[in-house]
Amino acid sequence: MEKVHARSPKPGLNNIPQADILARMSAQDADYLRSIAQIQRFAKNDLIFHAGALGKHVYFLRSGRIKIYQPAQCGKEVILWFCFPGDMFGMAEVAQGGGRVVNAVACEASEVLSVTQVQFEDFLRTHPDASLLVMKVLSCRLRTLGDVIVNLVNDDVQTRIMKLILRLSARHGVRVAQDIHLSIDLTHQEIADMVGTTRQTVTSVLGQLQKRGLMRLENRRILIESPELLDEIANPV
Amino acid sequence: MEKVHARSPKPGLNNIPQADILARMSAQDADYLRSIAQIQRFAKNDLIFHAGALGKHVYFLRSGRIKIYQPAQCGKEVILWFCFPGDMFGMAEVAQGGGRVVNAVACEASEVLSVTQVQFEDFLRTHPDASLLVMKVLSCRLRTLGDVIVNLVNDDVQTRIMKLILRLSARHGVRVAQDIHLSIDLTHQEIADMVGTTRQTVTSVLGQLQKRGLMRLENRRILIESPELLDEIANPV
DNA sequence: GCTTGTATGTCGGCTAGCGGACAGGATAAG
DNA sequence: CTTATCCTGTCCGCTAGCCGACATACAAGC
Repeated sequence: MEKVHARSPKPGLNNIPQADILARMSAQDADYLRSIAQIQRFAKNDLIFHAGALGKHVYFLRSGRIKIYQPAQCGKEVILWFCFPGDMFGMAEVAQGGGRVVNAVACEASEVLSVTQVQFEDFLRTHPDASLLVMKVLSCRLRTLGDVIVNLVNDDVQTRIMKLILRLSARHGVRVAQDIHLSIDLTHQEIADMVGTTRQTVTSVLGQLQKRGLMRLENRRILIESPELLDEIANPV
Repeated sequence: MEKVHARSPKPGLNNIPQADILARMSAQDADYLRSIAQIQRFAKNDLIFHAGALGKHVYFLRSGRIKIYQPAQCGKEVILWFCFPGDMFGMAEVAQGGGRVVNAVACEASEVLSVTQVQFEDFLRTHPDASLLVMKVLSCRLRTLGDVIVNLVNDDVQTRIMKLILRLSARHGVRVAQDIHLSIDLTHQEIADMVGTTRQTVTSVLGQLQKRGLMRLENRRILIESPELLDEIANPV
């Protein structure tokens, strides 16, 4: 025993959905949280917070999609993750103090609950279950980032892109007949910013994958044609 | 206000020491934790846990040094971080369930406190302050990993290595006259595994840095000769 | 309609850095 | 001391993928 899996089984497909923290919380806790929160609405491309700001709020996404990215020198940016309805964000810097290090922008019109640091700490202090849940979410994110790092270090661009697509499909794929349709539209630039490569390379790699019959592209939507095969190629035994 | 720092100030030098969680905990909490923990001793190169194992314990390092790394295909490995006395490790997978994804080995003879998952959850549930502290630690690690990712994506090998050294020196540097001495000895292979490059490249880059008078190497110890200059080169305005 | 902006596709030269090979050093074990 | 093991230093050919350039496609605004 022990030797069950030398590696975590199938890092691509089986990554547990990291969040929807509100849904996983007990109804009372969630209600209370909602009662102390303020609703904020953002239009597409609105900045919710940016690196260097103070960071006195924790956010919960009700609807829309949020991009969390870290700016780097000379205009480049690295996308760390996307938030989807139910996800919490802006937590790390609040807990730790010392200002935001990342930017958060709305990818589409979004509705957000915001809670002040003080209120949230208070809430956590008095709601141990919620507290443990938050730790789980943070842990899960740690894991994901760990995977991303391993991915960046070990794999060539093609593999990185395949694994990214698999990761995304685990949470945001919708089965349509044989295919899995990703419910997100991403520009090539965004993909590049996630896997650490350039726009041009993404374009060409996606082209190749399409030629090999692994996926199809329909105006910024990715349709995976043979998920199993893709998984196999990206995560060889 | 807001525009104080467009980026987090000096990512290299000012990274707050992430842990010594036991020290930051209230004396009573720490005592209680110690009372429910078991002491374990490990010799150099002993495996504490490995990817694929179940992961029913959280650990606190009393003395020694622990390397946390994620194995990847074909024998390569990626070092995610080192743990030093006071640090907690093995937390993420316990919180989240689903088995270990990383390996932990002792870099030197080490003494470790281990607490079972159940006991630790219980402890957290009943000690809100400790609970918040754990969140802080997790948040801090998230931040660090985010930085590492940005680093990997943006910088060339030379810069990655310089930033690594600066990161390490923030926590484990000892001022000696003009110099800062790193109190860790690392093999070139380990450095390579941390910044995602090869052993040979590390050797040559360290050689260059040494020639430029930025640092000196004395059998596996890194001595930074002009920290300010190094910082300036690694983190240009 | 035209214009402007933003995204995708394609080509090619250039180089950082990978990876194989091998020769010292250093350290630990017998 | 000898042997085995591990680490460091160095050289070099090869290629993934970066980067600049430019063409096309689609959408929004006026």
